[in-house]
Amino acid sequence: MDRKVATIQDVAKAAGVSTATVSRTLSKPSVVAATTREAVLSAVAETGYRVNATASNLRRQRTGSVIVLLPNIANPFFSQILAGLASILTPAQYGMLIADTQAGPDPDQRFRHYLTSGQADGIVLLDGSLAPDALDIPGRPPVVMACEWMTRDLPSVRVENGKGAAMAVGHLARLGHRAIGHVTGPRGNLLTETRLEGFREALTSVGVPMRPDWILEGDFSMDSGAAAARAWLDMTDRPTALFFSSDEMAVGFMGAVQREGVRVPDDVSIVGFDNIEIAQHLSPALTTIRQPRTQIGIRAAELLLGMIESGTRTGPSDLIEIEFIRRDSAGPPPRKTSG
Amino acid sequence: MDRKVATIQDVAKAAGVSTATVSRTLSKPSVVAATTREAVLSAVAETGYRVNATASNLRRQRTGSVIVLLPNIANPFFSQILAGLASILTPAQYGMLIADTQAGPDPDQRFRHYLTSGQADGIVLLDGSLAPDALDIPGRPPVVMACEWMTRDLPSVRVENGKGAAMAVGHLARLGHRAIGHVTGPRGNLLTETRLEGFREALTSVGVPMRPDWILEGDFSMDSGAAAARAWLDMTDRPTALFFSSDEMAVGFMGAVQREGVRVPDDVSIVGFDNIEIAQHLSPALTTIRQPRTQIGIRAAELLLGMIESGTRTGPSDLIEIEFIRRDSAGPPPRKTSG
DNA sequence: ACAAAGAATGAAATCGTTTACAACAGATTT
DNA sequence: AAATCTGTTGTAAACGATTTCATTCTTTGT
Repeated sequence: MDRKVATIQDVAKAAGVSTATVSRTLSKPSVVAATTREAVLSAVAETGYRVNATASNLRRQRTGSVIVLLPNIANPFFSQILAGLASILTPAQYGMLIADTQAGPDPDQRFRHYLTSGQADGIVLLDGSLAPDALDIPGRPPVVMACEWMTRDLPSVRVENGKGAAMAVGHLARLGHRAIGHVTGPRGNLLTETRLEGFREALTSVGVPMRPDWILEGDFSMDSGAAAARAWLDMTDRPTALFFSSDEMAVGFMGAVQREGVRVPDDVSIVGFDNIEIAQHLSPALTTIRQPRTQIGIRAAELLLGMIESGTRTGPSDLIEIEFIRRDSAGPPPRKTSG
Repeated sequence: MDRKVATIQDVAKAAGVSTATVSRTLSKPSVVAATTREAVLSAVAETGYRVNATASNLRRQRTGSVIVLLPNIANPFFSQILAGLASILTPAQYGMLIADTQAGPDPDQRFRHYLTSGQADGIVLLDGSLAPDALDIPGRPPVVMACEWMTRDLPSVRVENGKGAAMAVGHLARLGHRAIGHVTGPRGNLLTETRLEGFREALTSVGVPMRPDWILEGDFSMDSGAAAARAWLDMTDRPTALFFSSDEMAVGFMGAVQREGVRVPDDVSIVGFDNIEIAQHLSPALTTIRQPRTQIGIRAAELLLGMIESGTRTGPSDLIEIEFIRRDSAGPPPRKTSG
C-alpha cells in the first residue's frame, strides 16, 4: 500500500539518482543526460510523484499565488474581471486567491493584513476605497489596481470614465434631450467622481445647464436604481433622459418605472455604463458604454506578473478603450415634457 | 535598514529566547510563562514579525487553502456561492483559490490535476460534469460538491430540484394553464435531468400530457433563453406557459419576446429557477424558485472544513430548502390560444 | 601526451517553521 | 531526604524541495 504520497526522495531512489538530478530533470531537463532523464521520468510516472508546491515555494522564496482583493465577491461586475485574471494567472502557474475587503469590520486593516502576510507574490486591488498610506509597508508585494484607483501613483488598469460620460451625454443631446439627469455611484468613489465630472463637462460643452436636483446618488446596485426611479417618479419637473453610472442601476430604474407604466424610451431615455451581459437582453435593449472587463483583468494580470518577475514595486499603468453601444433605451425626448 | 523581513530567529534573538518559545507563544500562549510571553510579544511588535505561512504550512503538512472549482468564473450565478464560502473560509484562516474547469481543453484532466497537485487541503466542486472516476486517487483531499452533483456518493450540498419544478408546474396549473412547456439546461447535466424529471412528474400529477415539442434545450445562459424565444415564436401551436431551468434563460426569453411585442404574463407566463438578483427588478418581476446561494456556500464550506479537520474523505450531505417566489411573470392563460 | 575546458552528477546547505524529546528547576509527596 | 511530579524552556530533527559547489568523467586543443 502506498498510502503516503511520493516525495522527491522516493523518485531519486527508484531512478537510482540523487534528488538534485530529479529536481533538475523536472525544471531544467536540458542539463541532464538523455538516458538519466528517461530513467527519472519513468520513476516519476511509476511513483506518481507530484512536486510538493509548499516545499518548492519555501525554497524558492515565493508563494505561487496572487491575491485578488475586491469589495464584494457577490457583485457580478467583478466576475468577468476575475475570468480575465484567471486566463493569465493560471497558465503562468499562479494560484488566484480571492478575498473580500468589505466582509469584516475594518477593510483597511484587512488590506494591510494581506499586504504584510506574505501569502502572495502580488496583489490585484479592485477596491479603490482603501487607504493609500497602507502601501508604505517595507517589503510589500507589488500591487496593481484595476477599474478603481487611488490618488497615489499605483500601477493601474483603467478606463476613460470621463470620456464615457461624455459619450452618453453627447448621444442624448444629439437625440434632442435638454433635460438630462445623472444617477451616480456612491459619493467619494473615484469612479463616481470622474464620471460625474465628465457628465458635468459634457453638459456645458453641449450648452445645457446642469440641474443639481437631477443628480441622484446611488451605489451602483439595482436597488439604488429602483430607489432613483421612485425619486424620479416623485419629481414634478422630470428630466427626459438619465445617464447612469452603472448598468445595474439603469436596470433597476428601468424595471421600476416600467412597472409604473412608464415607457422606455418614449417617456424617458436611459443610458447605462459597463455593458453587463443582461443589457442586450432587456426590453428595450440598454444603450450603454462598454467596458471590456475581461480585457481589464487580462492587462492587470500581465502588469502584475511583469512586476513580480522583474522584482519591482512600481510599473506602468494602462488605459483600456471603451466603446459606445447604441441600443434602444434612448430615443428622442417626448413632445411634451411634464411639469 | 531592515530590508529583509524578520524571521522567527530574529524575534528569538531580540527576546532572548529560543525559536521554540517564540513559536509556542504565538500558537499556544498558555504554555509559556507570562513574563516570557510579554518579552516575545514585544519583540514581535518591534521586529514587525509575521509568520511565514509557507514554512509553517510545510512543517504542518497542510496548505491552508481550499480550491473552488467552477465551470465558468464569469457566471454570476456562482458569485454568491463564493461569498458564502468566503464567509466561512476566511475566518477559519483558509485561503480561497479559484479555478476555472472549462477554461482549458480538458476539464477532467484539470480536475485530476488539482486533485493530485496537493495545493489545497480541500476542494469545493461546483461543476457536476466532471468524471467521477477521477476521485479514485489515493491520498486525494476531501471534496464537497455544491449545487450540481454526480452519481457517486460524494458529500454534497444540494437543493430539491424536482420539488422546485413541481412548485413551478403546480403554480402554472393552478392559474389555469394546460399548455406548459419547459426550457432545460444542457442535456446530461444532473440539474437539467432532475428538474426535467420533476417537471414531467408534476405534469402527470396535475393530469396534463407532456408535449415533447414543448421541451426546448438550453444551456442556462441568457442567450439560450433568447434562442428559445425564437423557437417559441416560430411555433404554430404554442404553450401558454413556460418553466425555465434557470432565471438567466427566463430573462433572455422574456426580453426577446417582449421586443417582439409579446406581453408577459398576458400572452405567455414565465417561471424561472434560482431567484437571481435581477429577477425582482424586471418588468414584470419574475416568478421563480429561490435557491439560497449564500447558504449553499456556507454549508459547503462547513462540510468541507469538518472533513479537513477530521481527516475523512467522506462526510454527510446536506439539503437546502428552496422557496417558491410568486411575482408577476406568471398569470392566467390568455382566453384564446393561438394555433 | 598533457593541460584545459566541458558535461553530468552528487553531497550538503538552505528556506522558516513546528514539535518531539530532553533538561532543569522548584514544588509536592512518601 | 529521596522520589515524583509539574511547569517552563531549549536542542535539534523534521517538513520536501532547490541550488551552490565540488567531483568525476569525457572531450578537445596544442
